[in-house]
Amino acid sequence: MLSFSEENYLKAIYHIEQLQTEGASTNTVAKKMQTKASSVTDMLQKLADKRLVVYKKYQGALLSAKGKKIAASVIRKHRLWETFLVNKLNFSWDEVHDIAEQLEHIKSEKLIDSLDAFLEFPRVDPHGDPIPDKDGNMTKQKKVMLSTLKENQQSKLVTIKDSSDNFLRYLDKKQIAIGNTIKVIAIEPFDKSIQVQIEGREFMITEEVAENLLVEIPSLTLPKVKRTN
Amino acid sequence: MLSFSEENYLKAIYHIEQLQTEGASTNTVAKKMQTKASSVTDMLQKLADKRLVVYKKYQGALLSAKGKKIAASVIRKHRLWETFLVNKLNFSWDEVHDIAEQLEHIKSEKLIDSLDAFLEFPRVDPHGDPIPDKDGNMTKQKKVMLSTLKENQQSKLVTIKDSSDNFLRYLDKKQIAIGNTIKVIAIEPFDKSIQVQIEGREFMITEEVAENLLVEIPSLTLPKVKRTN
DNA sequence: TAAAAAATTTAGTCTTGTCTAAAAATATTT
DNA sequence: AAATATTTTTAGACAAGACTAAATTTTTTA
Repeated sequence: MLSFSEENYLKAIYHIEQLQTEGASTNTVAKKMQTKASSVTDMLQKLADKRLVVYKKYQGALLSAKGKKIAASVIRKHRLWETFLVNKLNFSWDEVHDIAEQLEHIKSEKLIDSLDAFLEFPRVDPHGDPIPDKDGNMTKQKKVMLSTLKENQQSKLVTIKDSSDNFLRYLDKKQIAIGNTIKVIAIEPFDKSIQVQIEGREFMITEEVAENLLVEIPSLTLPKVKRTN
Repeated sequence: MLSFSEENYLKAIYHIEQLQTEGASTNTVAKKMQTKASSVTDMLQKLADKRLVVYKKYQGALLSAKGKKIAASVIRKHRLWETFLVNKLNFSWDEVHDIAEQLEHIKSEKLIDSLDAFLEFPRVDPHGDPIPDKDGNMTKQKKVMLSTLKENQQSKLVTIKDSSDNFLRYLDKKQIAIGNTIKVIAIEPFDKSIQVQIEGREFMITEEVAENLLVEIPSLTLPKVKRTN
């Protein structure tokens, strides 16, 4: 039986591996866990003893198959609980993270599978992130930052990168939601701000916002546009 | 913010106070918490420092108003989660205790109040125990052991004392449920076993079982019975 | 009411997970 | 490649919460 802390480290390493394919360095983990490098070293050693990560001094850690499975199950629980809070208890998506951080450590397979069924087997959570199945598999969606799209390309918003309360509230205010179709109308070369059309409404977003909106990879062919010259 | 352990101690003391009106002795708490007396002493000292209990060396502890409120809120959470598990996720009543022991420590007032509303403000949990309201008040039902009833008396099963899996499964097997009307048909003087009629079915239960079934205090007057001599 | 028994507390130790400061290894720069 | 900077590890300490063994207080018994 793992402690909350061990589970949190595994989850952090999992997320880091997703971002960069390589192993997670001590410092990267420390930043993610908001702790000190020396504490991370201790924990990596312990997780290595338990065969949950492969750890080599001065070279960071990689999840073992066992570690990956546990990390995925923690993420599964986190995302199912978030879905519960939003869909059943009417929480808004910026309120659920901290509570799910606690709920993800509740130990009961039966509980989480019952919850899954109760929610009718959702495949993504309220933020658009995929929910791993019982075996830890999840449909790893291909996605790109909205800021990489060219003018006239459009795609569907699948996830957000930053999930701070501030950003989530910004999205609510602008009525931007997971699943919305977003079209890039024009890109201002000076500051890279983007004129977008979202569900019919047209307005401007900054480059920073565009870098935190992840959309489906759009079809490679641009829609043909009549040239006027 | 209290630790899980501190919350568990407060809850244990609360339950002990309910049973015996006096303060909780070190040993009683140790037994309830399945720990050693010396550990209890340490914790009582700590809780006293935080003004959650009134503690005098060698004389046990009593909950302060603040301590009582926290204990009641933990019990509220426990019982609401049990209700959720049984009513929404279709757990049986013997499966919910251990999971609720974990869930009761989740910190979020909004969560628990939303859950309360989602469950439509239940007043008792699946074991028949009253659920404290937001302010920690609960309708303290008056109840007695079934074994204290006389022949021909009848009453309604409101709670059980022992809530071990074994006992709960026994009750399921015998189809005894909270709310059932139970009538004492006859008491065997030799072993104090009791012939009962429960929801129309008549059978025998041991004294031990009768001591763990708590029923409403029956009306004081016995139903009149025709004398045959 | 003195002696024995039981309950409680104290003292010292252990584990988990954290920290700071210093040492060691790796990476970067000149 | 040597010097410097950065990263990582080690060593030692601390707090929480538990434990054992010994000491102390309270309660019971004779």
